[in-house]
Amino acid sequence: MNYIERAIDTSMNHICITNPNDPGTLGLLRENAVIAIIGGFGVSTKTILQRHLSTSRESVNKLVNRLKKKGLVSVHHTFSNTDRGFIVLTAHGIREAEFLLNRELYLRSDISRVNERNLIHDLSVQLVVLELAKTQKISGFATERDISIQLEQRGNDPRLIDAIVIDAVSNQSIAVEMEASNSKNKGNGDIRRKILSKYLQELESNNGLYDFVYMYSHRQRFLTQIEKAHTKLFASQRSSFTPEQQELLTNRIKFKHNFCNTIYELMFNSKRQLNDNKLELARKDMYLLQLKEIEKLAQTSGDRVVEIRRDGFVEAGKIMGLIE
DNA sequence: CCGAGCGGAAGCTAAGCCTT
DNA sequence: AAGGCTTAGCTTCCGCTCGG
Repeated sequence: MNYIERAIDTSMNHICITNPNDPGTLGLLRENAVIAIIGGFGVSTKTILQRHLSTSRESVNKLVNRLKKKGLVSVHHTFSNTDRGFIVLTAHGIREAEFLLNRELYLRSDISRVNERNLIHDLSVQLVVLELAKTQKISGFATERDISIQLEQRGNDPRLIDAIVIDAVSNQSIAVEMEASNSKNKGNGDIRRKILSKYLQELESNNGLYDFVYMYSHRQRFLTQIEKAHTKLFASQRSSFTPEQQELLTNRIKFKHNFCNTIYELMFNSKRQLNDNKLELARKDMYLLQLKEIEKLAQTSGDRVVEIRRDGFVEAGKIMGLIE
């Protein structure tokens, strides 16, 4: 069993927790989940942990402080994310994580390896993977860290993708790609062509790293741009892809539009309030009340204009995270 | 006893506003 | 433009209840 397989095999350990009635047990499960998450990804933030554990900001603050007191994690200040800080494991925490995940992690407690320029990108990937894990869509995952460890620390290995997840139903491997900027869509599409060739190599291979590629972004238009770039590359007279290859790529690359807003809200929206203001809940109640009214109106009147207004209202609620 | 969850109080900081 | 003042928002602390 190679390192990636080992990672996939053990990745879900302690990540998804039940909700026991016993607060003591719950606290312990949460602590272990946090250590396992940071162990797997190398770094995390309160926003991510809060969302994953479905808890309040205060609870997550207490949780992190408790771990800090126990000497398992350390929190560092940064300007490059909405939490204005990130969490890593201490040497003690790394040992604990290796015990929980039952594999060697090759982590270091100093923060020189945390690249702040990539922080939001890496955290966005983490958000996606944990969301998939939490909703039971996947049975295991390997992070970019895990993959680069197996590929002998070659940070720029062309096979490097942001994460690999295993579909819980089909058992197939899926590459997760996070597009945090549209810089790769500029120019003549040469960068996109190289990326497509990279995917193709794995998709065509019998023992490739993955069978599918899921594209994520915080901006819907970035995904649309990539789709357009692909179409253009395929349509080009001197297209370097055969029709079969084009079909394979089109079928195997999926654009995950519906997660854009979540990533944006949690990772990029600096205006987002971090506290657990009850106003938020009151706002949600107000929203749901209005939604009920407008839905009733749309149903009774059958007016197309009211229907459009209702759809817009629903969409706005999704963006604000008030409804699913 | 422990820790979650809740509300309230207080400290701190960044941002905005006003005055000079 | 500089400096001071106010305010909003985030965090921490405290005390409380509740459940195993």
